[in-house]
Amino acid sequence: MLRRGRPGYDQQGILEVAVAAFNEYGYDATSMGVLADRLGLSKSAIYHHFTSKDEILERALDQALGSLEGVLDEAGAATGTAADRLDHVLRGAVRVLVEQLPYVTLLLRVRGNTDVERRALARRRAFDKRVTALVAEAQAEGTLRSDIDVRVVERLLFGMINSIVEWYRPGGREDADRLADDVVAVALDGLRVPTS
Amino acid sequence: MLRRGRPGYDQQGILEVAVAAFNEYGYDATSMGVLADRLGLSKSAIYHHFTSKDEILERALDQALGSLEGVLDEAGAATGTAADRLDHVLRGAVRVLVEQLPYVTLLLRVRGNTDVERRALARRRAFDKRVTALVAEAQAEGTLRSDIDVRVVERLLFGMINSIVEWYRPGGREDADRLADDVVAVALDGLRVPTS
DNA sequence: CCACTTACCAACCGATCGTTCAGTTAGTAT
DNA sequence: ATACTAACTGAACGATCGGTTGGTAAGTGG
Repeated sequence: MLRRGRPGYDQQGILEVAVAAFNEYGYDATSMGVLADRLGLSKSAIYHHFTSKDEILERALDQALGSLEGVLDEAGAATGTAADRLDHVLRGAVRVLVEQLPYVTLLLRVRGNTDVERRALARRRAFDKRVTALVAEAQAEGTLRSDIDVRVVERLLFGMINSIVEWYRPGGREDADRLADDVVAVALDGLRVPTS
Repeated sequence: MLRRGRPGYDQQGILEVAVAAFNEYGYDATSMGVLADRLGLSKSAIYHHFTSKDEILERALDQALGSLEGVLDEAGAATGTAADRLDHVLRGAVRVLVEQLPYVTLLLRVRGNTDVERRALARRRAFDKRVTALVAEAQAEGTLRSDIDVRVVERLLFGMINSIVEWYRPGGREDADRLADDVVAVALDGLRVPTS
């Protein structure tokens, strides 16, 4: 598939640079001017690819949310015991978070100022709700302790998982699989050494 | 202690309103104009109490960091086994987070754009380092499992704790003590029901 | 009453913001 | 060549940003 016309950036190319800049300075603090500098373009060139700064954010958030929702739609999230399915979702979330690190990082910093941000937050809440239902199933099944509210459990679980964006950097000593193992180990078995 | 001069806001009063606005819109997206509106003041009146927008942020971050560091300086963080001291620090962090919710929320969203933000991040890293040392002690003592890197353990623990600012609201069904119990329960014993 | 202290306002400043517009450049297809 | 497509530029726009200046309002203490 050969590209026609003058070579240069396409939407995805600009998106990657923009998301990196948004994560570095924050969305609001990233001006179209410095974004243009990092792209090696003029400000107005960006508007050939996107109609507004807001639209860049929208595309980025859509990519992150689509990947997360994809985990819940995988076969492993629909077969087996509730414990098995929850295990799959937790590991899948860690995997997506590592693979799409900049996009998910951006998603997790959205506060809900604009319509785009509010829509993204609503989609994220829907995702959390589906996970919470899975936690409830695992409690009913008897594999997860029932003395903690399901919503608190889900939030602590994803608090732990989401915090990975704050420090994980590709190429570090921990790869994604090892990280997922650690998260599941802490979440399910805890840190304490049994004192038989 | 009677206040002299014309009654009105003092620094702390403005700080509380400012921090709430910063958390609602984000620091950069909160203009001095809308901040003045929420205070019922003119923009310039704010500059009677603070020399710059940056200084408001600095005071707020200082309050959050001071409270967190205070936990590590309490007696309970220096006496007993490493496990006991870690338990005290985890519960203390949850307590501070709930008591100083807006201030800690603001701290956790700082990205390091300005000098003020970078200094706050450095202080936060120093705090985390002291907690990591405590985790290492507990591992050496044999009370915490040693198959996960101490830094990963510390980050997952505080990932879970810090995420509380995203959803905890005072007056909800969970009070601070119950929340601390839940966090420690998940962290130490895990969610799994033993399948003897 | 007057001095003092603290709190506040209206008007304005230069800089920067996101965005627009009319044209230009660099490639492919026939 | 010519037509077409896509990528890009430079200058300018109204709006808004954080911050300044000079003066005023509203209390307390003597």
